[in-house]
Amino acid sequence: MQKTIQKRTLKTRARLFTAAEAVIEKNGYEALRVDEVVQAAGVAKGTFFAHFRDKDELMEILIGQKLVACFDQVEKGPMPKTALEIIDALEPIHSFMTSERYVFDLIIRYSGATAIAEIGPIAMCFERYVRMTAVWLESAEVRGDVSADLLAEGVQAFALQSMSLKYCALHESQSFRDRLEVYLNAWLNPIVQKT
Amino acid sequence: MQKTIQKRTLKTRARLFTAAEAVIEKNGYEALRVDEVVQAAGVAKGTFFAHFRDKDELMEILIGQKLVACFDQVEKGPMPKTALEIIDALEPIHSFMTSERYVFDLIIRYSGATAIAEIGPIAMCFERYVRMTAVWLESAEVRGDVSADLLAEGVQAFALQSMSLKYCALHESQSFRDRLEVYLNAWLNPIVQKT
DNA sequence: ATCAAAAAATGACCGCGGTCAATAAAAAAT
DNA sequence: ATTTTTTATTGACCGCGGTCATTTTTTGAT
Repeated sequence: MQKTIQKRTLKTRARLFTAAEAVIEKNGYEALRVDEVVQAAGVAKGTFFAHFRDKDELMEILIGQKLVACFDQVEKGPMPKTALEIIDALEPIHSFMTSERYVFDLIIRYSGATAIAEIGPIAMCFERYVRMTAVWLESAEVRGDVSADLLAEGVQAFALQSMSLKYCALHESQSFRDRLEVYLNAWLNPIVQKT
Repeated sequence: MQKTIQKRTLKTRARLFTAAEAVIEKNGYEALRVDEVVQAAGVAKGTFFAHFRDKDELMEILIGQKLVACFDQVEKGPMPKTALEIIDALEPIHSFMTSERYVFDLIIRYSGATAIAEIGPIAMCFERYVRMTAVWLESAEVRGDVSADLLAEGVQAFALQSMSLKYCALHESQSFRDRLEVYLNAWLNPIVQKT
């Protein structure tokens, strides 16, 4: 069973990516139309779907790339030690995730791997989010009664909750940052009187 | 500015609902097609969109109805006192929310009110989730350093996180219930040594 | 009862994502 | 160099959600 990939294929694929990025640059993610991309790339519509399962797959790749860049940037910075520092450290990631409603929805939808075989780029970022945060929490000034991994998953849960509420008119009085700060203080530094 | 609603309107609307429910009963939510509904209801396609902004609006209403029924059932039961009892009490709600991938995605997408003016049925359920849980937590055996409202929002965040992971192949080893139990124990009953 | 105005229903039509049998181009076999 | 086989590309076509000018029905005024 051979499967030689022609170099023509790579060229076509590259042109599709370039075209898609240009289209997004102009009008954002939501407004992207497959027809516009293939026209800009100078290929037929069918070719698009020979390279990507569906429009979402292209989107997942492109958004995943940007997300990875955000993570790289965040990991270059210094290790945060407190809840507030963690929030600030994660800011570039959260900022991109909520840059467009369409982007946020797509990220949520693809945050889980459908099959173990194929973990998509966004699902990988969600894994990375927890791993990275867990490392921070390992040596941060936080509660020690539960594992850093568990704490990290909680941080993710609260960050997602805060981002969701950002799109909710009922809660727009409080800013994303303030809300997440309240959550994380309560999650990472509970003050409990022993009974 | 008058706007008399004819009783014909209500009849048509009712027929659309009945037809939609029948269609869903047969093949589930995801497979519903507007064409199938209007045919079953014996009306033209345009009529559908005179009654509902789009297909999602109908779905939101139907799924919202079911959700409300779940809440009513849950509120009939006894007040849970512990993390575990809370998980069990909420089970009917979580169960319906994850009954179909399509249903879960739609619920997430409409969990926030787009505009304050029109709070959709699902957004109302999300409010109700927190209100109800907060009342429970008011008199439950849980930490007292933060408000019951905040604790309730956390419960919601962790429940959503657990549900999301249910659809993630990378985390399917742990069951929804076990995962949520770990989260809620850490959230509601932290054990911290005073420094 | 008659007629004008408001409300509701209609269905041909459009946009856009996605398919697939036919065709072209490249690689391998001769 | 020629044929065969594999791989890529094409574009007409389809499904389905959603629109809108036109028609039908209802209502309220005379």
